Amino acid sequence: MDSHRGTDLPALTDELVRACETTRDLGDGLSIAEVAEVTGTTAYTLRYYERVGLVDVDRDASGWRTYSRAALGRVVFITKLRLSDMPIRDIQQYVELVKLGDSTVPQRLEIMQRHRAAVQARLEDMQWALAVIDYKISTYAGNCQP
Amino acid sequence: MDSHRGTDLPALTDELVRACETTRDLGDGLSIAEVAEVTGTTAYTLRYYERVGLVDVDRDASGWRTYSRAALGRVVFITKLRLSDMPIRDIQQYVELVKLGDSTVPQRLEIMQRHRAAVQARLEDMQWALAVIDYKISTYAGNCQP
DNA sequence: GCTTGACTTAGAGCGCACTCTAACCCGTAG
DNA sequence: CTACGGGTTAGAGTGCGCTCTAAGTCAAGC
Repeated sequence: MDSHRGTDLPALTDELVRACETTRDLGDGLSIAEVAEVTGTTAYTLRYYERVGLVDVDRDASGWRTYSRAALGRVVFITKLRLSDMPIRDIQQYVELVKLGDSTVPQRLEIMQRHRAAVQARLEDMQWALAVIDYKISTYAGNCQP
Repeated sequence: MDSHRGTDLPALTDELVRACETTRDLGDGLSIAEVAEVTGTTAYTLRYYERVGLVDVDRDASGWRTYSRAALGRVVFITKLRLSDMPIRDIQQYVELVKLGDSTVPQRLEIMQRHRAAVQARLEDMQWALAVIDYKISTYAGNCQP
């Protein structure tokens, strides 16, 4: 995680691909601990995501989770959506649509566009807040009452 | 609220001042409903902020809250901090320092600078997430599996 | 053979920031 | 006079997203 700080934005494809191919060859899938490591989450959270239907994960012979390349990609994607505060509920909805096949592409697109707008609005709010904070930091160096 | 969307950033002083002088003359203070209206919060939330010590509010003869100019300014400030996800705990800490007088200016400054860094980091995360969302929207228009 | 440690499950608990309820009070309009 | 609309309080409840617990399973190392 966090390793991409300050990088240019459009290298995204690379990032996803790298995330999907990291950690050796992952021939027979990754363990939950490895996925937690790679994605910067915890095993608890990964189990939770699976429980609420955000990702399907296979089991090996003795019942342990093995994350396929696709599952890992999904988790990476989910973490990005969560990073932008997309509600679990909406991600669930999106994932359901994916399961229903290509005919749901328009709905998925709409969900993403709606979320994109929400993120943009949030970014603007935060920039405004940042201005207030900077104002507070500069003027009187935090000395004025409000 | 929201009325400032898309404005240039440095008009901030104006905004605070306007927020403090809006709604008639406010000679003898605003009611809780008026403050809720002006700040885009609810009366519930305002009472909560007072309860947890973020703002002191006077009462009139019959026990009703009357928000002074200073109290309103404080509320506006708090809402900006909350908008940037500053934890209530940290705001409490800041407010305590304000109560302790000018000698605490360095600590307050430090709190604000720490928060500023957090906001910046958050902004970067969100911009990254936005890139992922845009990637998803553009490539296959939401059609690819992950 | 036994211990260790990473996993499994179902389900409970937590922290945060509100958000609401219940019972009461007060001032004005009809 | 009484109903109403807006306040007041203490305290309980809600929604979200994890986060942890308890009890059990499995594979490898000593």
